[in-house]
Order: sequence, then C-alpha cells, then structure tokens
Amino acid sequence: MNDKELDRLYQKTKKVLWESYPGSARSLCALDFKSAYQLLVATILSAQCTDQRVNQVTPRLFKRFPTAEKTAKANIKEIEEIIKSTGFYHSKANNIYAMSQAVKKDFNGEVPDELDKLVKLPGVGRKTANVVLSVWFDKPGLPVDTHVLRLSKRIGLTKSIDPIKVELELNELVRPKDRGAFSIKMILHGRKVCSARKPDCDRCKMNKFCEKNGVK
DNA sequence: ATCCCGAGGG
DNA sequence: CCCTCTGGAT
Repeated sequence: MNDKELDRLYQKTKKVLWESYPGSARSLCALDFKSAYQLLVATILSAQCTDQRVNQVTPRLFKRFPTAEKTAKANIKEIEEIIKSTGFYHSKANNIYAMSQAVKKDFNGEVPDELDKLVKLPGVGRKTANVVLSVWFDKPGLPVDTHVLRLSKRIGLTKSIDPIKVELELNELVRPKDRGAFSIKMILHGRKVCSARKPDCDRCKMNKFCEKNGVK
C-alpha cells in the first residue's frame, strides 16, 4: 500500500471514529482526576487494569495523597495497600512514590508538559506521557496502548509490532491536533466493538475497509 | 485460559 | 526481541 492509499484508509477510519465517538480526548477520558498529577497517577495505575477499577481506588488514594509533595513523604506500604486491586501493585507503588519525588525535586512539584521530560519520570513511559500531554495539557500526543496497537494492525494502518514505531507511523497520518482524540476513540472502539478476543465485525462500521474484517 | 488505556530490565 | 510484575473479570 502506498502513502496515498494509506491516507485514504486513515481518512475512512477517522470518519467512523469521529462520528461514533464524538468529543475531545479530555471529555472521552474515563479516568477520574483533578490535576495533571492525579491524571499521571491514574494513568500509571491503569496498566493492565480497567479504568473502572482505577476509579475505584483513586478517591481514597487522592484523599490521602493529593499532590506530588504529599506522596513524596508517603509510606510505600500504605500506597500499596490502597492500590492493591489494580494489580502490579508493588511496582506501581514504588513508581508513584519515586515519580512524586522526582516531580517535587526536578520540577518544583509541577508535572512537566513535555514528552522528553515526562518519560524521564520513574514509571512513566511513552503511553502514559502521551496521555498526560493530550488529555491534560491539550498538546499533540498519541498514546499507543494495547487497543490502539491491535486496531491499527487489524485495520491495516501499520504492520509494526513495536508501539513506538506504531506511534511514529500514526503521527505521519494523524494531524497533531487530532492525535489525542484519535487514540481515545480507537480505545473506545477497541473496547466496545473491536475487542481482543471476539471482535464484533458484523456490527463494526469499519468492516467495509478493515483489512482483517472477519479474520479475527 | 485470556485480557485489561504498560514500564523496566535483560 | 523477550520476560516479569499482579489482581480482577469473563
């Protein structure tokens, strides 16, 4: 497929996504948060976990540790206990603690709004950094998670497996201002229709042009 | 058994 | 590239 065909495929995909899931990246984000810091923590917690479960533990977590400064003085065991049900709780607790200390020390307690600074924080990878950039700061950022990866491959927007490569390839197709919204709309479609185990191709509005239609 | 808005390390 | 970390839902 050449660049022109690929762009046409993207435009069709985009049309379905924007019609099916109207709204901004911010309005479509299901995580509960009141600050960049809280969004950062909620996104760290969302690894291999549903947003619903994250929202179940964050009220207690943010009441006890609302800011980087407060968390930097936390007892890691207490964080672990609160977030346990989100899974990977030991490493997540360590990361949230270390990240908070770094934010306090290196950024004066304020979560940075640049990708290269965000990814240097402990426990913050490209996906998490792009979520914070696009959802909180309204800056170009295209989070590539398991859903974006799976759908991009199925639809035919990429052949790569490496999420960073996929992110860079998608950046060529998606205009900067649409990147965050594109990602969250793909995620919603991945959850509701194009699920990992049993994709509902019959009900999918992309089934006319999706490369993997009917393949699974 | 397989998947959920991953990151870090080997 | 691979592996590990973890609990909950289906």
